[in-house]
Amino acid sequence: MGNSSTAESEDGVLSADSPLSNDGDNFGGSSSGGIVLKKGPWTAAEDAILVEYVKKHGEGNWNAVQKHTGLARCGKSCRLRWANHLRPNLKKGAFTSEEERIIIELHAKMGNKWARMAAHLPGRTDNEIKNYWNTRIKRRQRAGLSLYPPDLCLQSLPENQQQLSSPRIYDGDKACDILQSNGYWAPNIMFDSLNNFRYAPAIPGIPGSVSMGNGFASPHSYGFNPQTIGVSGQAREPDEPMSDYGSGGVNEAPMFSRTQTDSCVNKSFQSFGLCYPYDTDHTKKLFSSDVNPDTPFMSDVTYSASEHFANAQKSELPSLQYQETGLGVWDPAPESFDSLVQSPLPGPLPSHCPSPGSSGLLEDLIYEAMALGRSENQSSALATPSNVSHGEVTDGSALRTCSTEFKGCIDRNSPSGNSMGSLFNRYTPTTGKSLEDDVTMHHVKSEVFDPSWILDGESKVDYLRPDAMLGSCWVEQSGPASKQRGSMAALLGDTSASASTRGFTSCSWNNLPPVCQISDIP
DNA sequence: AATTCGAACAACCGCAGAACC
DNA sequence: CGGTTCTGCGGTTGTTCGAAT
Repeated sequence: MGNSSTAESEDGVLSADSPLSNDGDNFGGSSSGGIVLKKGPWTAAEDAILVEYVKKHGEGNWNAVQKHTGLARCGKSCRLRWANHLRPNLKKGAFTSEEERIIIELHAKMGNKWARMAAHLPGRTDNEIKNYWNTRIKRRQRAGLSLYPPDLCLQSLPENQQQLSSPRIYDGDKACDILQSNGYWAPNIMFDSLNNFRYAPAIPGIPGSVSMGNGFASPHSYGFNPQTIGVSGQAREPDEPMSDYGSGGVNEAPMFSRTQTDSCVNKSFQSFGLCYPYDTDHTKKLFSSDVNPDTPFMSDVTYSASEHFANAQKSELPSLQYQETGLGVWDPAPESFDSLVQSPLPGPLPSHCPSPGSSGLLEDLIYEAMALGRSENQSSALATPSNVSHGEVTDGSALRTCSTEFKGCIDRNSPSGNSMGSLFNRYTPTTGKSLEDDVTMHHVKSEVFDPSWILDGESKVDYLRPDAMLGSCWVEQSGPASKQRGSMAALLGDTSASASTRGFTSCSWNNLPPVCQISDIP
């Protein structure tokens, strides 16, 4: 198995003298022994041939198309052409607002399961949906907006979920599998090391608590309580009209963004359990067994976190937990869905640290780091970890515990741990207190930052720590590299770190130093 | 008017599971 | 039961077009 390309190139070959093998519109194509398969755009003639073939023989056996018709296309190409353009009942044209709404909801639940999503959108193809989504992501990333409407986010954390006992979803190396199955970059160095490593304890009551050993792919990562990510005065797509979802109130506090930063950052997020919330296996489970695939829409089905965790060992929750939520709940205005999604731009950054836009958690860290780098002196005045309680800016949420524990586990030795700690601080549920109200958080972050981590121009980043890994990834794969290099440098301590990060031309963790055994870490 | 940029779309590629032999 | 082929999926890349500069 797994050799379809070869199979197709061999089966789908066409003799060079075929009347269709060269119509002057050959975009290259593959050739083997004088047999040329055409690539590139399909012509009307080719379409007609394919349509005729399907009429006669039905769908399937696509490799036979070339054999029977002489069409200079491989079976895979035929299938794609048919599925995306030629099959009947295909809807053409722009997505309707209803379709957009469905797509967003589906994506919130399924992730990048385009084919499954397409099954819920009659006449639409997975490719269409994928393209739509990808362009939407790009647009929103540029605008620094989150992908999902606040309602989705808020509903994703039903109140009772806050009270759920923390699902300790630890499945050993499954964490790695989950990530990889998501198609996300999963640093071997991390998972190899962390298979037996509970980096942070599960936080009771905090689904998605960053438990490094088991929560890497936890969809509960949205447990980074959306409500607490205050957003006001946030960036908004210029072309977006205000919508009900952007009109203020609670809707002004959507989830934190995981859209602003690039995929690498997202992947880094995932590495922390701040991941994309969906799990492919999860969706498989949901739709293969729990949900009638013919169900018009899966939001008819209630997925509670407790149910999920009762049924799944892995952290397999849809990204956004609906409870008693149907389509009607999120009923946007007819305008594009884009207009419904709030920017996650966290509250005002320190004046000395202008943020070009919302960036989401990690990017916030970057700006934070920038700020720190610029105000090291100021920070140092407060920089004794002992005078900082990671939880003190919170109001008793479980995440405070998390922060505290994280501090205990990480901050001692890791500057990145500091960042992680501040991360926790920043996104610790503050029960309604938006971040703009939490300017003190910046102080906290500053306080825990310890420039002494840079020693003789060499970063003391502890590569044992997943958070320490973040930097190299951001630096080269995130947007404006130069800026983020500097940011990363600041995050890691100073320009020496920046220099060190410049060496990274890829995100491969293989470039990192060997990992020590950390399985004995309690 | 020319250039640049982004959005939308089309198609290809590699991988993996299913089906078949 | 193992190998091969087929099919489907998701990611990525390339092209085109229109708007903005």
